[in-house]
Amino acid sequence: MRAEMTPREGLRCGLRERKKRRTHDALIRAALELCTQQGYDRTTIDEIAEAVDVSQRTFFRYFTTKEDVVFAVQEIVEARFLEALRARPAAEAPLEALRNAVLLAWDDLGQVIESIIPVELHMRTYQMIESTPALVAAHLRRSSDLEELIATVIARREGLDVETDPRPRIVVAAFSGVMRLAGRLWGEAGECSVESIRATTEQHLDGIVPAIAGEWRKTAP
Amino acid sequence: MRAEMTPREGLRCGLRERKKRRTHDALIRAALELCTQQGYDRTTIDEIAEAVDVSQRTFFRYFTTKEDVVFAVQEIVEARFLEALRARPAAEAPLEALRNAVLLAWDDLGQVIESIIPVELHMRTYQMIESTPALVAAHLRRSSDLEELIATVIARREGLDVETDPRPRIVVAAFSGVMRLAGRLWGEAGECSVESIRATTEQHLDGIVPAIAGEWRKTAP
DNA sequence: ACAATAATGTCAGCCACTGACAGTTGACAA
DNA sequence: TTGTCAACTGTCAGTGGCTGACATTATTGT
Repeated sequence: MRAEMTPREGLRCGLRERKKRRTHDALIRAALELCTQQGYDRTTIDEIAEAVDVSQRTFFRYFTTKEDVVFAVQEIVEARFLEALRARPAAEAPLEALRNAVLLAWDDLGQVIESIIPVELHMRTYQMIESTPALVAAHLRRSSDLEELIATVIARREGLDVETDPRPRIVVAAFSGVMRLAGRLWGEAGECSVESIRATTEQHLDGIVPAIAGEWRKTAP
Repeated sequence: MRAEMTPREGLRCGLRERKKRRTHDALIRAALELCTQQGYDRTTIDEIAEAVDVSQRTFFRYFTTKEDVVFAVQEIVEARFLEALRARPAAEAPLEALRNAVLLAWDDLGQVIESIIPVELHMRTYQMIESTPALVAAHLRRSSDLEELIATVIARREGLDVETDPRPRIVVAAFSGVMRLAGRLWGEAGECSVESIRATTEQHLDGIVPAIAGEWRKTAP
């Protein structure tokens, strides 16, 4: 069995593949439903496995850790964002390209998510992550890995080498930090819609340049 | 027993306090020594406890998790940095104050660390953290908590409210991301001295403004 | 229908971590 | 000095995440 199901490959092929994908998605749904309802720590793998009627061992053949299943959907979102970023015209400045890619990715994302779980469940998951220390840690580590990829893309756009020029990583670090901040504030606000997270994101991204420039007292917030 | 030993309080008082602090520090030393030598994952709590000749249960009365003991020294470093930041003159712009506080903190840090463990061991610990996924995650989460504190300090400097004005958090997010980047690159470089990490930090911090401004092709890196 | 192969279940076991209870040791007053 | 109280420690039993090994069942290509 190959656990890599990343590029939604399950479409073609035989019964075995379809069955595999079915339990895979069922595990995600069960896990998110249980965790968002009763809390991540108070949900055991045995419960999740039992809900899908497989053994605990089988769960661990699909997801290497308990955290993994929580981020399975995020993974798809991230892939979308990377695509959008690579498609940005070379004329845009790095930070500008990042900004536009995020906002575009948020737009037609609902479709993709809905094929696996209800969007509403995904939003609740996002909020659960931000309020669970263990998941915050995991989320940050994943973001950090993603940053590395983004930095490479940015470097290529500008014709630079990531290893020798620190600037691609620097913008990405700043960008990424702000993205996380926006996500966290959105989670705390309780407002659960896709529009609201888009708006919060946009607002914060547009605050980067003036905030860094440091002329805080000249202009109103 | 109170596990909070944060403000190095052990100086005064009786035998009991001294004994407590002795095993506390001994556990740190043993843990770091063992983990840096044979790897974090391949080191068990039982080994650490046995090296200090206490029970496993006692270990968990001093440190709530295995990760905690690894970051015990970092905690002191962070407290130092916060002090330095609060002492910065109000005339400095936010990012400028952050920059100067970090560089100052690095200077007279050796003294403080040495009272607990050899500085060289602390440096090796730093590198171990960056090369151990579980610890990277923990480190990121801790940094994220620290960011919140820093943002509050910055907001007070500028006479703003952290909850309504996103700008303090935005600079801090950018600053923090860059700090981590510098730390990671330093770890990968293999160079273990305090000077080299100070230099790397300085270089990257000074890169923030131009990188965000986006005029990459006008000036040489 | 029949191998070859892949997915699953079962079982035993490691390790981080916790609660409960009992034993030990330092602090402090009589 | 001694006895009492409180703090610290050890032991033990148990939970939950996670893994390796091996047997069992299910699909696939022939």
